[in-house]
Parts: sequence; structure tokens; C-alpha cells
Amino acid sequence: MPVTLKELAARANVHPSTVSRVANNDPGLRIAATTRTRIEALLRETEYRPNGVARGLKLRQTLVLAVVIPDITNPFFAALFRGVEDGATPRGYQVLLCNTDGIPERQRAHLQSLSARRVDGVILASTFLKDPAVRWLRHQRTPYVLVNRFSEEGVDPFVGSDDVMGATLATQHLIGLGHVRIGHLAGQPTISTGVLRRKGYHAAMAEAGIPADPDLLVESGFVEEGGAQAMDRLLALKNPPTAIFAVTDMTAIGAYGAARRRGLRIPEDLAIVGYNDIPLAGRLIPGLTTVHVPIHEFGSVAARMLLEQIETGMLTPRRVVFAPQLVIRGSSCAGADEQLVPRPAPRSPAE
Amino acid sequence: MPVTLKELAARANVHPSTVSRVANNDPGLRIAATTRTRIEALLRETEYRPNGVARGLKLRQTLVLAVVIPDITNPFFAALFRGVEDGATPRGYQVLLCNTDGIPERQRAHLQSLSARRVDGVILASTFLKDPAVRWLRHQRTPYVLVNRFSEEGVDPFVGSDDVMGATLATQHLIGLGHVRIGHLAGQPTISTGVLRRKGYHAAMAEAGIPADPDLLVESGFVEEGGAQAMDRLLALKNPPTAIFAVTDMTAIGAYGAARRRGLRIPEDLAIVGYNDIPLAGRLIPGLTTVHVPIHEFGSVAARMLLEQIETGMLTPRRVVFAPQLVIRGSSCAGADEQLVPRPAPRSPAE
DNA sequence: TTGCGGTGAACAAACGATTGCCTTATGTTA
DNA sequence: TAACATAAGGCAATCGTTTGTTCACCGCAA
Repeated sequence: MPVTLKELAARANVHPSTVSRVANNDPGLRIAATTRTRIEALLRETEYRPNGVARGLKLRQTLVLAVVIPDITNPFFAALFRGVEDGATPRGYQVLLCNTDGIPERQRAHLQSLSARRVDGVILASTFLKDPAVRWLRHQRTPYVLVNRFSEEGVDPFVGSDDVMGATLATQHLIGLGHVRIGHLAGQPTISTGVLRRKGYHAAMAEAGIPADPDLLVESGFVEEGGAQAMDRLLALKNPPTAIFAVTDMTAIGAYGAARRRGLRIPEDLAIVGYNDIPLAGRLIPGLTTVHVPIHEFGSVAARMLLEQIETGMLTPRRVVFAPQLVIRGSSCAGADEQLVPRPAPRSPAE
Repeated sequence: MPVTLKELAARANVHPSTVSRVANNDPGLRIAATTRTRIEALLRETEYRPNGVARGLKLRQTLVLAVVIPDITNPFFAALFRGVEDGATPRGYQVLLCNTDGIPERQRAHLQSLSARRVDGVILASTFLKDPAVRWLRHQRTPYVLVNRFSEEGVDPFVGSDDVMGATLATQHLIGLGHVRIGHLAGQPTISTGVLRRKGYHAAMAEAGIPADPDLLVESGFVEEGGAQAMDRLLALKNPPTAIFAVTDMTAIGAYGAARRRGLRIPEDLAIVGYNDIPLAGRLIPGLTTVHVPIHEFGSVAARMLLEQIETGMLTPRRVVFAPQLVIRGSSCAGADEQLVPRPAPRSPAE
């Protein structure tokens, strides 16, 4: 049962405000040395820590941030969260995690709770292209940063990667390998990454002079199950693709499963490229060729931008956009996995 | 900028307390119908939501829980967290996530912050067998539940699985397949799961009359890298094991890598069994034979126990222990993967 | 006129900390 | 001796809610 200022004051026979000033090391405080040491001893002895709720009320800051994402069991978001926490914890913040499952209503409910709790800021990685929630945040004057996906005209603080470029790299890679019938497992057109990665895919195809075939683009959403279903549809085509650019690694993993169930070999019968380079990508067999983005950094940079916004009190719509990089593994080039170095060490001891 | 009671009271020309009672639907409130509708209209119009910080101070409850784990990028903990959130959100709680990386000092720091913030309860999944942090929580009278791992004499609220039984099942399975030289990638003896799974391994070996060979047990910790290193040591033995029981699935994945780098085939040259049945286990090639535990349920049950504890104000050291089940896949029996049904659907749309 | 019961709200005291401004001694200077 | 610094802390308001208690008024009966 934590101790309060009032109790300490009674025990030290001084006024609570005096204890408070000693605890906070008030620079302008003039106090007798003996009194100070008496109070300090008491503070140590009782391990006094000011009540964060009361402090939050008075100072109007809770030292709590929130991360809003679709689903933490998706490794992309797990890595993202670590980035945020690693950026926020050293500054004294702790982080609420909110899963929306991609459902706007849940996102709205979470944001309302967060606002009522007076969190100091929100990192939003589940936003839609047209998203009333973002306008609401802006209108509430809640500091926020969008991550990975952005919203509307791009007038919000944002950190992510150049999706058009990444998708172009991926598609060009497949084209360079001689593929012509290249399918795209596409994200929803309601989400920025979905739209931009399509754009990159189309751009690369057009640039290579490959006529667009609408049958080759199937909307899969961003997770495994959708990837498998979409892949099934593509493979049922009379003239199926020989290569696939999947909008995310999880979608690509779904495609792996669909291909395997039909007895197709990867990459010989079907080359696959993903997006994001989640840790899992390198562990698949064959390894998944994918577009690497610095996921952990997305999180830590977003946290820093958010804290800056909180401290200055200003919403500067800075946009940090990383250049993605193609990582070639065995899912597109047979034998690529053998050339890799053993593997880097993971970060943490855990069960 | 959210509105306050005082402002609303001024606009409705009544006292703040009256607005409060209307907003909270105070049953014992006698009020003129016209006044009530006037206030209700104002509440709706301004979308009034009471300041959670002030409310928390007054009511002494924050409606915030915390989950303390080693690392959210480990799929086990991601699934666990979802369980907690799914159990807590419907009751109006939100959840702080704290990663410790298995470092006691970080766990301590997080718990101190949480206590200062007056979170209503803590779910701790990173505890050690002897853990001062747990006694501290108890002493602070912070409601808490231990998950997966327990501490000391087992006098804490706990939800987990029967680790001895699970480990016995796993080892017996390998014995039943005819293996005699069965290695164990073991968890730390400072952690309950490490100790109990060793115990189950030893028990099964002894019961089968297989003499214990100390060389076959190597401490690996709970993550991939440790599993790979420990496996390397086992494979360097003059008389290496033909089968492995790994203390967790992540450790088993490390063993996959080590075996592959030596050109060993799984399961023909080396059979592997893991523990936990994380989603990833079924996606490996070959699929990982493992001990299934209901991870998501760990979380949701823990949340319910915690809420019960919070509501009743009593710390009842109830222990919920699930019986684990062996899931046989291709990493122990060649061909087992082919007999599986296509696969269940995942839960959520996401990127 | 006094008393009484009911309405419909206002009052005020918390919750625990922070912080600008006072107050009370004591010592110093004119 | 009056005036005045200075040291050492105390006072009280405030953050936004909640909730037990009190109050003013009205109508009505005695």
C-alpha cells in the first residue's frame, strides 16, 4: 500500500508541500539541512513514489502513450511495437497496446477510451486512406503519428517506407528473372499501402512493356488466409502466373501454402516475393525474397516524433519515409538461400 | 479539447454535481424532466466523457491492466497478449504492455512504474522461480496473476499448463518411435517451465529404463539462437542424439537451423519435438511436432482471474492448470504432415 | 401562522500532488 | 529601537470527478 505525501508530512512533522519539494528536488527551495535529511531518509525508507494519477491530473500529462494496430500476433506489428517501446521507455513513458482487428468501429472505440484516459499521444498503424478517426484525433488535439499506412492527403505526421518504390523493386526483380506473367496479391484499395504497392507493380510492368492483365491482380488483404485464397484463384486461371508479388510477407506465406497444396515447387514453378521482411521471412523454406523495411525503426522513430510533438506542443506534419531494399532469397531464385551467411543473432532471451 | 463538467454546468446553468449525476445516471437522483433533457442534450452534443485521470483519482481505479512479458516479438507472448486484451476490453479495461527481455532489473523498473501509475492489476509472464518482484507485488497489494511460469512455492494466482506432463508426453512420443538417444534442449533452472520440463523428460526416460546421459541435456534458454547453439553442441558429440525434445518451439526452430546447416534431414536423421504449439509451428517444413497449450486462453483466463481479484478485493491464490496435448507433425514422423487437414482460418484481417 | 413533507438542486469535502505566495522567527543594519 | 533582510516552511488554490449532506422553496394541513 503505497504511502502518500500527507502521511510522510505527518511523520516528518512538516507540511506536505515541503515533502513534495524535497522529493522533486525543487531548485528554489531553501530548507534547513537537518530537515532535508530527515525528509530524504523518510522518502528512501518508504520508497515514496508520487501517485501517478494525481500527478497526471495536476500536471496534465500521464506519461502514457498508446499504439493502435490491427493485430499484435502479426510479426510486423510485434516488431513495430518493440520499436515504440524502446523509444518511449527511456523517456519515462509506458505504452498501451490496442488491437483493432482492422475493424473501424473497434479503432474508434479504442481511440475514444484513450482520449478519455488522457494518454499523451497515439501511434496509429491501422488507419485507412479515408479515416474519420484521424480527423477526430487532430480535432481533439491529441498528439499522434501515423505509421506504415497514411491517410488522406498526407498532411499528418507519418513514418513509413516508399511503397511505390518497394513494389517497383519487387516487380522489376521478377521481370529481370524473365517472368512475364506476374501476379499481384493486392491489398485493399482503402489502405495506402494497398494502393501504392499496386501502383508500383503496375508501373514496373508498364515500364517493361508487359501488357496489363486484370486477371493477374487479385485482392488478398494483408494476411495469410487471404493470400492463400487469392493464390488459389490465380492458380485456377487457364494461364496462371509464374511469379507473384504479394503485398505483404504474411500474404506471401499464404501463397506458399496454396502453391504447396497444388504440388508446385518454389521458385521453379512459382516465384514469390513479399513485402516487409518480417523475421519469419528468412526462416521459411525456401527463404522469402522480400522488400526490407526497417520495422523496428518505424516504431522508434514514430515514438521520437510523438514525444517531440508532445514536448513542443506543436503538430508538425513531418513525414519520414525510408527507402526500402530488396532482399533476395530462395523463393525467387533457386539457390539464393545457400549463399547467405549463417544468420544474425536475435535480440532477447525469452520464453 | 475535451469538455469538463464545470463548463457543461455553466452552459446548462446548473451545478457540476448535477451534471455528473445525470451523466452517471445516478438512480437516486430526483430532477425535473426539463432539466434532465437539457443536460442530456448537452452531454450528447459535446460528446462528454469524464476525464479518466480525475475519475481514477477519485474512484481509486484506473481501468488499466498491465502485461509484463519478456518479448512481444516471440509469438507465444503475442498470442498471450491477445488473450488478455480480449478478456479485458469488454469490461472497459485497456492494457499496458511491458517487455523485459528477461532482465530482472527491467522487470523491476516496469513494475515500479506500474505501481506508481496505480494500474488496477498486473499479469506477469516473465517471472523467475525465486523472484523478489512477486513478493513485492504481493506486499504492495497490487492484484496480479502469474502466467505460464510460476514462482516459489506456488502460492500465487496462476494459470498455465502441466509442464511435467507435457514434457513427459513429448519424450514418451520419441521413445515410442524407437529413439533411445534423446537429447533435451533445456530451459534455465531459474524458471519453473525450465525445471518442470526437464523433470518430465527425465521421468519419461527413467520410466522407459533408458539410462540418463548428462551429455544429452544442454541448457539452451527459450529462444531460437540458444536452441541453435545448444543443438550444435549436441551434434558435436561422438554419439549424438537421434531425437530432441526442445523446451519451447522457438528453441526447436533454432535446432531446425542447426540440423539443416549440418545437412541432417528432419525427421529421418533427427526427430524434433517442441513445446507450446505457437502458430508458427504448423507452418514450418516439416511441421513441428509439439505440445499444444491453449496460449490465447492462458491470457483470457488470466484476465478474468485478475478482474475477479480486483472486484472482490481478495487475493485468492487459485491455480488454473491446463492439460497439454501432443500434436504430431512431420518433425518427428515422416509423412505426418500429409495427413493433416488443409488448415484452420486465422482470426484477423491485418497488415 | 406554524409546521411538515416533498421537490429539485446546490454545497462541500474528498482523491493526492504541485506551486505561487504568505507568514513567522531570527538576525542585521541604521 | 525601529526597520528590514533572510531563512525556513506553512497556506491554499488547483487539476476534474464523485457523492453524502444540506438548503430553499412550494403547497398543504393543522
